[in-house]
Order: sequence, then structure tokens, then C-alpha cells
Amino acid sequence: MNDHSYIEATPTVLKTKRPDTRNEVRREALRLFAERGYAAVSMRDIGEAVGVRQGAIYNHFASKQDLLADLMTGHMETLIEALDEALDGLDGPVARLAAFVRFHVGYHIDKPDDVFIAYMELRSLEPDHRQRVHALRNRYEAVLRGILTDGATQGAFRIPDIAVQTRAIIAMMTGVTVWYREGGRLGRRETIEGYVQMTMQSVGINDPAGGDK
Amino acid sequence: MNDHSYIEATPTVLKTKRPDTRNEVRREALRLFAERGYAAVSMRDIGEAVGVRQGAIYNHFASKQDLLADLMTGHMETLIEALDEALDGLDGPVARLAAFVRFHVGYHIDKPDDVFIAYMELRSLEPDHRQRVHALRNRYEAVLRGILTDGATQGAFRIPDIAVQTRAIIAMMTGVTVWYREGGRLGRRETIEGYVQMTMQSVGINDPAGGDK
DNA sequence: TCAATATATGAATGGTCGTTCATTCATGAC
DNA sequence: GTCATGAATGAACGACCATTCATATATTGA
Repeated sequence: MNDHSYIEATPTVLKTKRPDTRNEVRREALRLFAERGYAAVSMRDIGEAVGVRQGAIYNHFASKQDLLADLMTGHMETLIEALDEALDGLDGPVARLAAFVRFHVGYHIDKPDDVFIAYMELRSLEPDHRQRVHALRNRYEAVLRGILTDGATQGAFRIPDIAVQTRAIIAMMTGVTVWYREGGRLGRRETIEGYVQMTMQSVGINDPAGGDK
Repeated sequence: MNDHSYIEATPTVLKTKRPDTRNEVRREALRLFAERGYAAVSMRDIGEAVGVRQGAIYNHFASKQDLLADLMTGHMETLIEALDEALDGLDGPVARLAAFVRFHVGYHIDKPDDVFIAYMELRSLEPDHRQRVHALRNRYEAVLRGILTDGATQGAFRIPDIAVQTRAIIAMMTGVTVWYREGGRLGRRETIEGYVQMTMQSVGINDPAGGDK
């Protein structure tokens, strides 16, 4: 349930070799794009990281642009699907908001490169692909906006402006990728619960329990 | 006081012509880097935007890398200086936190390209320059961390983890650049006060006045 | 076993990149 | 009027870019 990924893991022992170049390209391109930016990474760089010549990449992706679009739409679809799963069956704005935060922060801790690229490289996408990714992002935001609207309507939340607070909460949570490191001072669970409390307080809830854990 | 800028404005009528190419290059490079990213902008692009051939840029900046470093350090120094000014004479964590938010959000509304580049293009800087900019950013963050520490010590704030909350607040506020547009639904002042309230609530303060305005 | 298919190579394509440089031009000081 | 200075030009440089392609090699299904 915690293992959302559109890039299949390469089996370590299974069935002997057969290198899955397509997914290796995805993995290395993702890493390099996140590290240096789309424009600063060449097909040679990707090929070198994978262990093939640049020409071989074109057996799996039509172009560099196509590769980027594959990564971004793949990520966004996986993200939204996983969100639906995480909120499934939950009722009430307080519980749903806490679940949203736990999901979002957890996902961003686990897949920082994916989310960074989806945010940063929108500008590198050609219009068609960009519009598609943009629509997916709006769908994601709309879920949080819906939760905040419910909570504000019911009087559970104290919110100056729902649209602004939606983006403020997302920006706050997404920022976890800037500093979180595995093995750092704060563990995954502590970090997530910290964001839950901050978010709850930001909508005016000071319950020490921070919603139901 | 609201007009912090390390890129001198080109006078519109004063003293007749004499085009200040150096500052025109700064201005256009800043715009283009923010729009497309450092790696995706060529010296030819910048020259064209300014109205000179690419070679002329080298009369004013030693290299493309030097131009980026000039923009980033120029911005960071102006930012820190302006922050010091904004907090000058203010006492108490509540008042200082409100002033910090007003300053940060206001600055980010006014100079979105500067702050976006300073955040995004750190990776495009060679080690020396990067370290320098990084140190300036830490100094900036340290001011907010100090305010939160004071407030937590005095019992005015309710904060799960000061280091995390420092970054969470900065990320939340910085996100204003993603959506704010002049002439949009929310004006500059409303936007700023919205962030003040959200920030105050995020540290556990629910005073409807949102600190002293 | 053999043909079909998928994948990799290495060289080449035309373009664009950052940077350099000899030269020209305009300005202002003396 | 002369000259030094700062700034712009246009052409050139070697390097690297994304992409293509003929060819070679491996894997698969029948």
C-alpha cells in the first residue's frame, strides 16, 4: 500500500538477467532531471547512467520530450490514485484533513524526485502535455480544497480564504522535500505528525491530539 | 522603503539616452532565467532581449555563470538588508513574527523572479558561489528561527519542532509566488494579512486580530 | 531450427552552445 | 584636435546537442 511507483523495480535475483532498459532509463532520467534540470541533462548523460549508448534510448522513448512527459504523467496518475486510496472510507473534514497531510507528506518523503520534477519541469513540457499534467494537478488540489470547504462550512476550521489556504498548506507540506533526509534527526513518522499538527493549527484547531491518529 | 532593488531602474526621461546595458542585461537575464531556467537560456537569447549581440554581454560580465552569481548574490544581500530594516525596533515574538510574514510575503509578491531564481538555480551555481548564497539563505532563516524560539520559550507559541516549523512557514509563505497575480481576486494587502493569520494560527495563536496590525 | 522481433551500436546529421577576438564606433578629457 | 577609453559588432572556435540510421546482435515464438 505504501509502494506506489510507476517505475517498476528491477528484480534483484528473479529470472536471471534481462536488463529492463526502459525502466532503467526512467529511473536514471528521473534522478538526473531532478538533480540538474531537464535542459541541463543530455541524452548522452542518461545513456551513460544506464549503461547504453544514447541511440538505444530511442528504442524505448520517441524523444527526450516524450521521456519527460512519460515521467510526469506517470507520476501524477500514480499520485492521484494513491490519494484516493488513502482517503477511502474516511468521513469528516478533521479526519480527512489529517489523512491528506499524512499521505502528502509521506509521499513527498518517499518520492522527492518525482514530485520535484512534476512541479519544476512543467515549463519544459510542450503545451499538450503541460495542459494534461496541469489538469491532474488541479484534480489533486481540488480534493484538499473540498476538505477545507467542508470544514469551514461546518465551523470546524477557521480559514481566512479557502483557495489561499489550500495552496498554503500544499506549499508548506511540499517543503518537506527541501530538508528531510533519511537517517536525519527526525524520523518519517515524527516528521509526518509534526506536519499534521502544524496543518491542524493553521486551520485553527489546537486539539493536542491533532485529530485521530 | 518598499523599493528594494539591486537592479537600478532605467530612467525614463532623465539626461537623454546612454543605454545602461549592464542593468538591462541583469533585468532581461533575470526574467529569462526565471521563465525558462538558467540552462535553457542562451547568451544569444539574452542579447536579443537587450538589443545587443551576444558578444557585447562579455563587456559587462565575465561569463554566463558570473551573470547568474551576480543576480543571486545581489538579490540575497538586498533581501537580508531589507529584512533587517523591516524588523528594526520591533519587540516581542508575536509582533516580530507578524512583521516577518508581512515582509516576506510582500517581498515575494513584489520580486517573484528574484526569489524564484535564488531558490531554483542554486544547483546551477559553481561551488564557491553556491556556498556563499547558501550562507546568506541560512542567515535569513535564522532570523525566523530566532523569533520562533523566543515565542516558544515564552510560551506564546505552540510548536512541535522549531526547525521544521521554520521551514514550513517559509515554504508556505514562499508559495504565494505560485498563484498571486496583480489584479487578481485578492489584493496585495488582503493576501499578506491572510498569510499573517494562517501563520499565527500555525503556531497556535487564534487571536482574531492576528497580532497587532 | 529458423525466421521474426526487439534491442544495441557507432557514426553521422544539422544545429546551437559559450566564449574569443580583431575591428569599428562613440564619447569625453585635455 | 587628438587620444584614450568603453562598448558593440560580426565572424569564428571547438564542443556538445537531439535525433537518425544502417548495421549487428541477441532473444523469442513457432
